[in-house]
Amino acid sequence: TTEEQQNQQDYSISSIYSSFNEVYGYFDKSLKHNWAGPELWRIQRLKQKALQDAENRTNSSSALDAASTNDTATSIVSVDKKRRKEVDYTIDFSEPINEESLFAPASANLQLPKNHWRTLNRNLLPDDYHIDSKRLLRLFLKDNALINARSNSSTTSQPEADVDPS
Amino acid sequence: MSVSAVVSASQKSIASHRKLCNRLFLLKDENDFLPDLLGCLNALIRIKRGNPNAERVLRFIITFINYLQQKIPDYDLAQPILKHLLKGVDAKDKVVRYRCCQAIARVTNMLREIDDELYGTLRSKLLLRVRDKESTVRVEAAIALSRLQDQDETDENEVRDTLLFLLQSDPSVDVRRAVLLNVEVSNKTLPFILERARDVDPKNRRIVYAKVLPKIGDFRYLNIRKRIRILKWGLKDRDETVQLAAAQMLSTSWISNANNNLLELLERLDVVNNEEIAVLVLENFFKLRPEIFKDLQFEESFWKELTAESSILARVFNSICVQQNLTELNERIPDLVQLTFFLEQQYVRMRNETVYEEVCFVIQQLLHICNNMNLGDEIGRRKLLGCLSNSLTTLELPDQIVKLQIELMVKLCTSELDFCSLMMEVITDVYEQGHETPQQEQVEPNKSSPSELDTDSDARSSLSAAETQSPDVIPEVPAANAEEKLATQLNEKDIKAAFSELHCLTYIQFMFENITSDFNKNHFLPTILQSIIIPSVRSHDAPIREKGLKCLGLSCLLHRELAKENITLYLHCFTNGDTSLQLISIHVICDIILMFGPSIAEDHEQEISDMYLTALSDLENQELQANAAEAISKFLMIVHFHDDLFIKPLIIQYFEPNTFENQRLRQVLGYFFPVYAFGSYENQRRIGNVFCDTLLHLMEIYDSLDDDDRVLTPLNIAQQILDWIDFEKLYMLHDNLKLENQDLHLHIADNIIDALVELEDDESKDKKLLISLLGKLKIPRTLPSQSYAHTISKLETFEQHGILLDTSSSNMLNKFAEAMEYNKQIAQKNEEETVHVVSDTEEDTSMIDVKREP
DNA sequence: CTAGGGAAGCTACACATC
DNA sequence: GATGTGTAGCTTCCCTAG
Repeated sequence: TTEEQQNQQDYSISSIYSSFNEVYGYFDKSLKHNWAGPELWRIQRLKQKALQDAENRTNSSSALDAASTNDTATSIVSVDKKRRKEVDYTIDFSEPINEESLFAPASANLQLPKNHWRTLNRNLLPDDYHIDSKRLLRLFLKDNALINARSNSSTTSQPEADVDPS
Repeated sequence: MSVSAVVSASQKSIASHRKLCNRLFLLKDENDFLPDLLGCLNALIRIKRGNPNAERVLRFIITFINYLQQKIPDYDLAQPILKHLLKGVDAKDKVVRYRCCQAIARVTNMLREIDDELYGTLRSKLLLRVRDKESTVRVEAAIALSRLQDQDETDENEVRDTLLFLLQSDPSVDVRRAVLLNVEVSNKTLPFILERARDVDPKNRRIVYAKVLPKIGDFRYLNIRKRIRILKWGLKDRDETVQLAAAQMLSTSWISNANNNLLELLERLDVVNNEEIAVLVLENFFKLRPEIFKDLQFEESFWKELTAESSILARVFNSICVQQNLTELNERIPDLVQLTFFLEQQYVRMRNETVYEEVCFVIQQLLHICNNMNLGDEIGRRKLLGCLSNSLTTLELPDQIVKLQIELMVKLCTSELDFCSLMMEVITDVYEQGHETPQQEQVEPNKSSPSELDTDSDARSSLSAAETQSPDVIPEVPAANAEEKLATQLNEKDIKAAFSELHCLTYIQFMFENITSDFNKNHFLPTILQSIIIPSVRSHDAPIREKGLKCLGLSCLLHRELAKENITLYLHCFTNGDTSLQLISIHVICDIILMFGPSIAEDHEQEISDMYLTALSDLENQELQANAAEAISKFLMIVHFHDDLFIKPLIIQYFEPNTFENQRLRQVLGYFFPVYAFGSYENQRRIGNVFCDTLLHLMEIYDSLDDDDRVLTPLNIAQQILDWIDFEKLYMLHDNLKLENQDLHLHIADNIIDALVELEDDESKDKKLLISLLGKLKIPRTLPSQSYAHTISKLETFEQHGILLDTSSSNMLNKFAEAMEYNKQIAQKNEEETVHVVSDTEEDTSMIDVKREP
């Protein structure tokens, strides 16, 4: 049986990666606020900033370019902002206002239509089962044993699951 | 200065308001004073939301009304203004409605008296306005309506009930928040308020802890169940700010209502029945009040008079010390020898039945502490080990304690073999206690005491025993209330034996959970298997059989051959057993495959996958379904057992409205899918392969639904799945792998076009949806030109089919075709250039946006 | 000095209007 | 049913309060 175990392919996701904990730590973190099932799922858009950073890192040769364009960009933006900030909020109280039109009754229905009042579970979250990587990497029968997803370089003849020392 | 000039001046700053109040006061007796002021209001109520000047003017007017009331109590300005504003609450312009409601809310606050007629109009108009189609209007109307609350706690109170309705049902978080902050707290409203601690919006949840609950004052107005629930929700919330708010409420308001005494606070939380929450409470409390943590002292007398509260306090103190490496503070906890002594005292105390539950709780806390202690001291270790094994032999302990004790014993023993030998002794003793009979010869052969067995028997022999457990010898499943049957049918002696067997099996279960030895190298294991586990699997008593099957499963995890042999047994249990047996089968087979890899299942692949698929789609049995989903998730994540078979049904169950109530299933899968998909590009492709097929299936389900169940639209579902197979979201440790799966969405486009051809003319909704998806796909510009060409040729053959489309759909289709054509040309150009230039990094990661391309 | 709240800008979607 | 309008929800940026 030892030989068979040795020959067992390592199917674990982590075989692609060097660090197992890092991967699942990442998923635990990134899925922390998206746990309540498909109805309440929000698709997370990749942040434009992160994408740009990544691009800058890959194009290290054009780092200088990027820096200078960034500088000019920010200054332009700030000037723009200042200009736009001068929005005039002044209210004119001198002119009389025609009450007819001001209080003109609505032609259409002003009430929110009935089907909009239908809620999903009274706008409450479901019970939280706190699913995380530990939960899915655990054996059903041995809740203190994490499935030991080793990299395929391992030469030990131990089974895939191992009692977690913690 | 005219009225309008004064009001106009008030918009610039709040600082001037006092002076302007005086100015306006001087004008109060002029003929046109009121009309002028109302004219100003008219100007004000046209100003849209978010204008800071408007906020200042309104504030000024309120200040002035207040000022006037102080100076001349008889001068009633509030009511005329109110009357005027009421003209605008039904206006066509939503800004007018919004401002009027806002102003009404503020003015109503100032009202000293109001004539009945005006009140009636106000009330009925607001009751309508809180159902306005604009959420901004509803917010202000709700605030205004909350000013009309009275102390009336009768069953029928329209104002209160309307507010509570909004609190639960308004689709806008802001409206719910406004009500939450303004509804009067009373016996009638409290349950509705507490419920908001689980509002979908984290801010609303936080407000419950930070703003509303402190209003109640003493937490003892809540019964214990409510206290626990609110703490559990708050302290376990996914949002840190909510957790913090709950912890702050606990460590400021609640503790002061318990005389600033932690133990008193714990007494009010029924810790014996709420251990998990009590631990959380203490951990969070100490996080915010570290000074109290540092000052904790445990005198000699403390340990001699342990209570539920004091023991859990010590346990959490200890665990925090260990977690944070506070070795010095941890010295306040006695050493192992002393702890053993205190533990023994508790075992003695246990005989007093009136305190049994509390003592059990105290023992658990002591065991937790021992488990955290440095076990280096040889004398202490031996003493504790003796104490633990002795109590296991002589006492009937609850399962949680047994579990903790056995876990501790593993750590205390120098080797796993020592541990097994010790457990063997304990189990033998317990077994014999249950099978003592005046005439020993009456003991059935297969129930012989383990001590009499040949302890040298190896795994082979137990295996042969297991082999005899072919499905046909498994007794048929008895009626559900097996325990009752058991009690009536068996005589007292048998009952005693049965209970001791259960007792032993419990020990074996926890023992096996904690060992990893190779079955053949630890001679205790085959002995236990053959003498206790296997007979119990054959038992006619359901509880014994179940426990036996669990223990057999645990044995399988230690022995590959044994596992392989017994897969059929568990398959049989699934087909013929009740839910609890089915669950055991789901668990055991899953663990076996995870442990030894899919190859172990090669003789029964079909039956095993059938079993999991049957369980997964069993809408009548939520627990089974959830466990199957969890097991399959583990298969796909860890060992890739039949991914292509399971992935589609798994997606369908995830989105299927009928599993909405099965939150465990949904949350397991909600975690699983992103991890699976983003975990590797091969997984993403697997999902991609079934995308269209699955989506069409889900669209069919959607069409068959009642309106009430149509929460998730096909578009929404499609977007979620497409998100899983977004190559940019692949988790990559190395950036150079970022190039994987860039063409995945293009393949999806191909599949979508293929699917379009298959659709009938009467499925125009579906066609429309699929085409709209084409525009949402993430297709890079940098793919080889043949890829685009392939898609284009598919589009062309589709057009040849001459399928009827509405204009918007065909527009979208054209746009998509143009974009692909454009991409193809660019790619071709680049490919020609690449012959000369080696690389062009500039456009490597740029995406096309179908809408913007020419 | 940092985090949290608020405003601005953007996008996707729903609704209304013709 | 095509079209424009409006709103919700998101990100990003900025300010301010602790």
